[in-house]
Amino acid sequence: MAPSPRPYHHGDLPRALIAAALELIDEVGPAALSLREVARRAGVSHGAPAHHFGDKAGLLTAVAAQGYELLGAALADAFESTGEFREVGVAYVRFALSHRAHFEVMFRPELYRDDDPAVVAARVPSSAMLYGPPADLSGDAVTAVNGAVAAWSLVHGFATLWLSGNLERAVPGDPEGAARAITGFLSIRR
Amino acid sequence: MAPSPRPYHHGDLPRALIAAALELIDEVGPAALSLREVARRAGVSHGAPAHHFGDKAGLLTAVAAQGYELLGAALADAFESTGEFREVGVAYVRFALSHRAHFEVMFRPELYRDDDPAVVAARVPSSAMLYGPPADLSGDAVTAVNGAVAAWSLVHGFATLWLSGNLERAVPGDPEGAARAITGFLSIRR
DNA sequence: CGCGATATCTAGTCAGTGTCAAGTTCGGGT
DNA sequence: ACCCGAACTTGACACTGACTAGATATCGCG
Repeated sequence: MAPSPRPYHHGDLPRALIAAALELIDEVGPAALSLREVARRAGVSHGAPAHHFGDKAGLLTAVAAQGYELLGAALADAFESTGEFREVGVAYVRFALSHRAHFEVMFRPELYRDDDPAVVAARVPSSAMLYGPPADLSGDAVTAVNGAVAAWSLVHGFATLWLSGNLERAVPGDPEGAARAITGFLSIRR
Repeated sequence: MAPSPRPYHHGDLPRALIAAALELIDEVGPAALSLREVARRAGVSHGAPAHHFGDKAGLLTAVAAQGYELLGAALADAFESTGEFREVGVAYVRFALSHRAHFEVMFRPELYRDDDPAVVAARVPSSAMLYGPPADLSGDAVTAVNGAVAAWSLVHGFATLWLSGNLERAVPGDPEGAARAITGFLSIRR
């Protein structure tokens, strides 16, 4: 699994390019990402990224797919280790804040190809974690899906508001604790 | 009110530029907005926008400020005409969907100058509508602010998830009704 | 061991963009 | 009537994403 020091021609470039892209997105946001700057940081020529990803949207598509995989794993881990749906929501917020670059790309579908097979497949596990548990808590199907959407909306809104700097005044201190407190206002069961 | 065919030198350009920008953002998103295309649509030279707004961030700053004004008015109107905090949340979603361009700019602070005096001032009324009513419903201050953050997160998350195309499968039909249903899962009072 | 095929990457080019500096045109106040 | 300044134009520069042709290194295969 450990890649050799220089597995190929110059190294395994796709991974290096994604890493550089994530770093750059953390600095300037996903919209201002520059393929040429990514190439520069990876130490390759400006045309190299196009070979692996086709175009800018292709690179961001890879980032989004990776993000969905990581999110699905994080949510599943939270549910399995605590057994509480509430902690899935907290894990969602934790993921958004700790993987900001992934998260911001994932929810800007105009920046990548959200119908790419890799993305569609990577989305499945996280979807299951968001919609599955409420179905066990609630009786009828419509309440379950509405409850799931409410819970998703709550944590997604909290995460995006935090990332856009809108909550720092109202919620000082650590965001994870605040997120856990916020989820207390939801009444899914019933 | 109706402006003459060519009221001034060329018309009242700032307004025309903002209108063209909103139209373009609706088509390609706020990140892919091009100042030159905006100028083209307004029928002026490519350098004209810079004269009025300084740079691209300046134009988006004006859009954001206008957006906060409209949002504040919409929320206040909803509260005054119904007396229910819940309808403020529904109005928030309605604003996001009907003023998509404004909304998307407002919550991407990296695209404009969010510390601009005009923006800061325009934010006041909407902030009051988001934080005010819960303070009347709840006893202590910390519960009030947490409840406000929860309510804001819920409707903000719903709106952004809808705009990014993540709810069309789970919530078919009209989003406003769905938003009203979603707010039913919140228990602010108590 | 060698050689061709192919993936990988480089380098050059083109249209389009944001921003800046310098011009040009027009309006209103004195 | 004049002229100062605001509104806009024009041209330039560096940068970007995308495309192309070409160079180079790695691997398959004898």
